[in-house]
Amino acid sequence: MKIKSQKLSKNEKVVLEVVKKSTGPVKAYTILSDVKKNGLKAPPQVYRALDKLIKKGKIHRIESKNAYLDCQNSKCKTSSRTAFSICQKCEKVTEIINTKLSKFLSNFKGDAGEEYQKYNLEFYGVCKKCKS
Amino acid sequence: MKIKSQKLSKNEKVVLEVVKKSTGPVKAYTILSDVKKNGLKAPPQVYRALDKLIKKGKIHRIESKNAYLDCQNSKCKTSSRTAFSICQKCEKVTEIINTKLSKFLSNFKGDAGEEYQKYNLEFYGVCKKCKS
DNA sequence: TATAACTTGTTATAATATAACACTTTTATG
DNA sequence: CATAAAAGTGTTATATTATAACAAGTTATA
Repeated sequence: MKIKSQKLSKNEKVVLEVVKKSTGPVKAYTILSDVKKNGLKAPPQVYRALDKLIKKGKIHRIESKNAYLDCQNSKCKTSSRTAFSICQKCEKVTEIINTKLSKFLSNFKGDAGEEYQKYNLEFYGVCKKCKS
Repeated sequence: MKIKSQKLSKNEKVVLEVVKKSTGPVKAYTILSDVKKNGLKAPPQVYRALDKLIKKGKIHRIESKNAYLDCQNSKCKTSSRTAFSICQKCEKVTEIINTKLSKFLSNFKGDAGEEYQKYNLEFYGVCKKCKS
């Protein structure tokens, strides 16, 4: 299986920078207003870059928030198996990197033995900071 | 902890019927065009009903599809812990009801011991039918 | 019955995302 | 190297998904 090039295009780099420097998940249109100073002007430019960055494992999409988050897992080469914790108070999102969890889910099979190549898990709770 | 009434309002019943009779996840605007014959006219009427039905555990939202699915778990009294399998070919979505999985995820704690009250898991693969 | 809580109807608009097409740049390969 | 294929870009317009805001009707119940 050929490994897809991780090289980033100009727009991908620009968009990735914005996602990286953010402290939490960012919305596509927030990114758009931010990258206007880099010459990008229209939604498709941002959405294309986001899609590619996800495929290249650089960022993740938080489905329940329509927002995008820098991948915090240095070993993350793919966007196919993801888990997040989301604070219901402060909205902070953290990528969960836990071997036991990822092993369990990667090995999970349906009742008829179906295997899954991909999963996305979103946990909701109250983070330590908000609890105290 | 008081248990919330599961009684459904008129609009909730109408919307639930549409979701129930569908063979897969349905989109909000698909529901809207369907319920127009019942007198409902505008998106908020549908979205309100959907929100309530989710809270009452009658339906689930498939986040990665912006679509709504009848709850197939007779014992499901809440929408707080959900798992689905999604076929990448035919788009079929099935609710996963698996004790081992739900126990594992319900008991899962973060590295610092954080507990989560709620989760949503979406598995992607190719269903039996599409494989053969 | 008064009143609070919930439900509905309605208009308008916000927020998220993609289609389609013309053009340029990069990459692969004969 | 030439050149064709593939990938990336810019742009306009539009589709899709969802909520705000407000007025009015209904139901539960103190």
